[in-house]
Parts: sequence; structure tokens; C-alpha cells
Amino acid sequence: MIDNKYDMILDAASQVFAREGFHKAKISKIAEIAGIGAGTIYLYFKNKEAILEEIFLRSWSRIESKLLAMKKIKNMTPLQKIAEITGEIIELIFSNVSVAKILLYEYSFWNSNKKEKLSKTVENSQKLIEELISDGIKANIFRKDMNPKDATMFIIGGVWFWIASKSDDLLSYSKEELTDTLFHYIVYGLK
Amino acid sequence: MIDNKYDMILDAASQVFAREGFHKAKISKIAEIAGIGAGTIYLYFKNKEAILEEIFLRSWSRIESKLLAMKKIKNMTPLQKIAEITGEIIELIFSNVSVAKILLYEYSFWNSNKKEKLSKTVENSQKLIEELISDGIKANIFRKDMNPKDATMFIIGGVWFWIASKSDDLLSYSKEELTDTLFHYIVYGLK
DNA sequence: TATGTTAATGAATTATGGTTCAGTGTTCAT
DNA sequence: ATGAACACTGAACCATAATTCATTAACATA
Repeated sequence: MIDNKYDMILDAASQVFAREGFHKAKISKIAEIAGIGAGTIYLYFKNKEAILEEIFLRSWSRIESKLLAMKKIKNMTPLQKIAEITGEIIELIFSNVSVAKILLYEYSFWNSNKKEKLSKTVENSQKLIEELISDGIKANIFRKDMNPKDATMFIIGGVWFWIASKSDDLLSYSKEELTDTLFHYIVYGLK
Repeated sequence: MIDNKYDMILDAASQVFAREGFHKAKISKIAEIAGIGAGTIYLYFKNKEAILEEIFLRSWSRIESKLLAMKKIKNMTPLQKIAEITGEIIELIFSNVSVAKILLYEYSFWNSNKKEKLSKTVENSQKLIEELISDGIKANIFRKDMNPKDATMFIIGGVWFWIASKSDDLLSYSKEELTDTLFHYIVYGLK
């Protein structure tokens, strides 16, 4: 059980943002779900945007850490690493489905908002995926006629939308099953 | 040259929505760019949302038409059809980059908003893509271990993000080049 | 030209909901 | 038990910008 207000607010906000979208989400509703007064939120967050920012940051940090860990491991093929990271994404979703929806729907937020810390984390993660793909190309595992950055964006988008389309009934599948499915789309496309 | 107010408003709104995002876009700015009074907009559209809705509808209708046309053609492989549709998407972007950006950034709008006509068109398009993939599986051109709906969402997401990552310098590539690149990601993934 | 009809305007109105803050409750050391 | 320090509250405030509408312009008809 969440026992501190900061996390309670984040959790309530995740639910409301996921259901209503950031702009239609009301602070009063978030407060209600968190079981606190509306004003209390402002003791923990500068404003509504800051809540969203923190949600993004936490999720992306998790992905970034995993990518960083993979980078350090030497005796693993790019394919194995991708499988690992795919697993981490599925884990993230299982830990909070609402957050997965927000990451998708408010894509424009982290994309356009030039919040230092957040965009650094996102950019870093993208770079790390790019490197991973580059390695795969060099190792002759992936196609040569590929721009790593394009591929990265294509993959991120694919993963996101796929998650969103499942969203609610995502939890009725096993983690292993989902990880496997996702991995195949990333690596093999339609063929 | 656009000669009627309705289209002038749509065009101005596309620019402003693309630059500011739907929520930050001001009706007064749209009116200014269209060269008309703010109140005039309300003679042509019920409200701000209705403008966005119409922009979405026009774009998706175009994709839907293409998909419908492809469905009717018999002597074409699923692969060839996918290549055609990919080309149509690139055409759509080239015809109006602002609109492409809006489609991406305001994804949450058409997804959450249950506007009858719009969601019908979008759903229809998704179904048509699913069928196309099903055909490909039956014809042994695509992997058998694939759920067409999953694949569809993965592809749409991939295309979206890939477009977004390029967005502004998209026009510096040739249509053929872009179509080709996109087609390869869809069909072959990383391998 | 006079008159009716329709289109357009933009200042004023209004709805919304994020944010503030004066007041209330809680905690805890003395 | 007291009161200082801090946490919390939610009604009131306020900024923003969508929408309205009384007024004016443009145009058509006779």
C-alpha cells in the first residue's frame, strides 16, 4: 500500500490522466481519488504539469536504467538485449497500466516540452536504443540498409500503440507471452 | 488558392494546431491567420473541437478510400498493396505537413473522443489493414504466428512515430525514398 | 434608391478549472 | 496542558480564452 501523499497523488493522477487525458483531467478529481484536499496537491507539486512530468520521468528512468545495464554487459547479443528490454517494458506496464496509456496519449508532452531532466532522459534512452541497433547492424544480425534513428522511432511507436490497443485487457495475458509477441514484431516485422 | 471561408479556416487551424497543439491554440489566432473575425469561425463550425474533428476526418477518409480501393483490386499481392498504401500516407504528409503533425500529436483526441463519424472511419481503416494482413498470412507471405490486430497497431504506431521524428525535415527527402524506407520497416522489422 | 436578407464582426460575456491562502486540524516538545 | 510548528483544507479568486450577440457591412431584389 502506498503510504505517502506524494506517491498517492502520482497514483491518483495516473488514473485520472489515463481516463480523461491530461487537459480534461481535473485537479479536484485527482484530489478526490487520492482522498485529500485539492490544495494539498500544491504542497507536493508546483502545478498540474509537474505531476505529469514526474510520471513521465519515473517511467523513462526505468527504461533508461535497463538500457544502461544492458550496455555494460558484454557477452550478450543485441538480440538478447532487445529481448531483455522488451521484458522490462512489459514489466513497467504490468506495474501500472494507467501509466502506459499516459505515455502514449500525452506523447506530445514529452516531445514538445523542453523540460531539462525529462527530455534528457528520453533522448538518452533513444540514443541507447540507437547504439544497440548500430551494434546489431555491425554484427550482421540486422539489415544493413537501415538508419538506426529511424528504426528506433519506428520501434518505440510500434510498442506504444500496441500497448495502447490492448491497454485494459493487457493483464489477462502472461508477461512471457506479451514479451515474446512484442519481441517478434520488433525484430521480424510482418515477415 | 483556397477561395471559401470554410477551407480557409481549416487551413489556418491546421497551421496553428500544428504549431501550438490543440489546447494552446487560440481561436483568435486562427481567425487572424484566416484573415477573418473570431466570431465568423462560429458561423462555419460548432466549436473549436469541430474544427479538429474535420481535419482528422479528411485525412483518415483519404487513407480509408485508398484501403477500400486496394481491397477491390484482385491481381495484387498484399505486399504490393501495402506498398501502395504506404505511398498514400507519404502523399498525405507531403500535401500538408501541418496536418501530419496534428494527427500525431492529437492522437489522444480521436482515440478517446467518441465522435461517431470519425471513430467509424478510423475503425474502418484499422479493420481494412487487419484484413490485408490476414490475407498475407493466408497467402503464406507473412508470419503465421501473428495476430492481425496486434500487427496493425504495431504498424500504425511505428509509422506515426517515425513521421514525428522526421516532421520538419520530412520534405527534404523524396517521396519515393520515404515510401521505400517506411515499407521496409513495416515488412521486415530489424532483420 | 429603398428595403429586406444574409454574412461578418469583435467587444462583452461567460464557463472553466487551476491555483491561492486564510483558516482549521494535527503533532509533539516542553 | 499549552502552544508553536507544520500539514491540510476547500471555498474564493483569477486568468484565460471559448463563445455569444448586438451591431454593422455587404449584397440582392424590386
